[in-house]
Amino acid sequence: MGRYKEFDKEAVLHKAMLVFWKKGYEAASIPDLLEAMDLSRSSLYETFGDKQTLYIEAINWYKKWKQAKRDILVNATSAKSGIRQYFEIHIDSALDGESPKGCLITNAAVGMDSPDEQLNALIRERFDELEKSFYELLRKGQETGEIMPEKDIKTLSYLLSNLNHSINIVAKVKGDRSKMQQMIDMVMELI
Amino acid sequence: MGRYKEFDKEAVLHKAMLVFWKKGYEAASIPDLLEAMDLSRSSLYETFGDKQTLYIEAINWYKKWKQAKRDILVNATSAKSGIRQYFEIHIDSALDGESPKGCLITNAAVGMDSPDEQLNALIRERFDELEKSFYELLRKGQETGEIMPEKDIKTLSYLLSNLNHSINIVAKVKGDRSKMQQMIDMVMELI
DNA sequence: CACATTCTGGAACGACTGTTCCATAAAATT
DNA sequence: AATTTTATGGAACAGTCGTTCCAGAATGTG
Repeated sequence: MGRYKEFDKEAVLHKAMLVFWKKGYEAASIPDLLEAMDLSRSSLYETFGDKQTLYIEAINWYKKWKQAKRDILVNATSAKSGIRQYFEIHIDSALDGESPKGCLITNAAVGMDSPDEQLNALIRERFDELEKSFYELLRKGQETGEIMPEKDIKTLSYLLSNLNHSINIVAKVKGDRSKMQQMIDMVMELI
Repeated sequence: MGRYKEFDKEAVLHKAMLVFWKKGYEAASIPDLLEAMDLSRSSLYETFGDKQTLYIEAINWYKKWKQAKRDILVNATSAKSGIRQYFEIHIDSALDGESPKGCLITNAAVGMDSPDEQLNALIRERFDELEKSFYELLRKGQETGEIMPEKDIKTLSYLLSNLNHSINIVAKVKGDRSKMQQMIDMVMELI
């Protein structure tokens, strides 16, 4: 047997993800990625194939990485407090100065011209998952009597997922935490 | 005197705008632009300077071009019906198959890495204008008694502008008109 | 018609794009 | 230690990027 890989694949994938996140697909050049990943050209191509494949893998990694945030919705006992908590963390991370602003998947959605089918599916899937998470939590809320049965929770979950998207956008140009929070407060009145 | 320009500057600018809109700044190459504008390299550089400047001009042109839609908000007599009409048209144009999907300025906002100051200002300005238009209409509604005085119209206008943004996003990956409309209906309950 | 001015097409530029290839270094097995 | 397998670094690739430049065609004025 020959030698093993000297780098941790997930670690370098994480660094690649950060570059894509910050710069976008087109603007993230191979030299940019190589420098961040601290890899040689050959190792990158040997390990990940090509730029497009690396991008897909980076997005999948991002999904896994952000899964924790969605788990709040899945595991919450109260619908209202779960949603509140979700948005609190979401707003925090959207305005956090350390990570790139916004959301990698939202960026990917907006940035795609005539999209690769795989990428398109990935984005749609993610959007649907979020909406579904909201829906499931609201449905449980209706079952336990926390939420009135006549509420249109299907539209509500759509509204909430849309607010999630828009927070990702406005965070990129001007982040005003209190405005975002007040907006969530207002929407909570509908639940 | 020598000969005059043979092309209509605004007409070719419009075509350039469509290319930027569809492909995004990075992916829109000079050959792409030239073909759409039906211009020679020299004419483009002589008339518009460089790609970045052309992009800025294209965005400004887009603003002018889309002004008509915002005028609905400015000229509406009833706040509620004005907002409804605005979103009706907005949803229509977001899902319209002829124009590129989404919004050029939203795309620009999401696509920018370390943005040119001029571009950043342009985007912020546009976001603020929209929010302000909603606010003004809501304020008039409060004056005329159409909207209850205790309503927090500042947050409301922020919420509405955010929905505008998110519609631009979701339209790029999957457009469901009825879901969007129902969402607006739901938010109208808050007004 | 001659002159002045401006636009146009195309060649050329260096820099950068993503990708491939290979000789060499490194590690694991026998 | 010899051998086999694999990763590595760097050179090189063709293609495209945005941009510049210039000779010549086209249109205006006198």
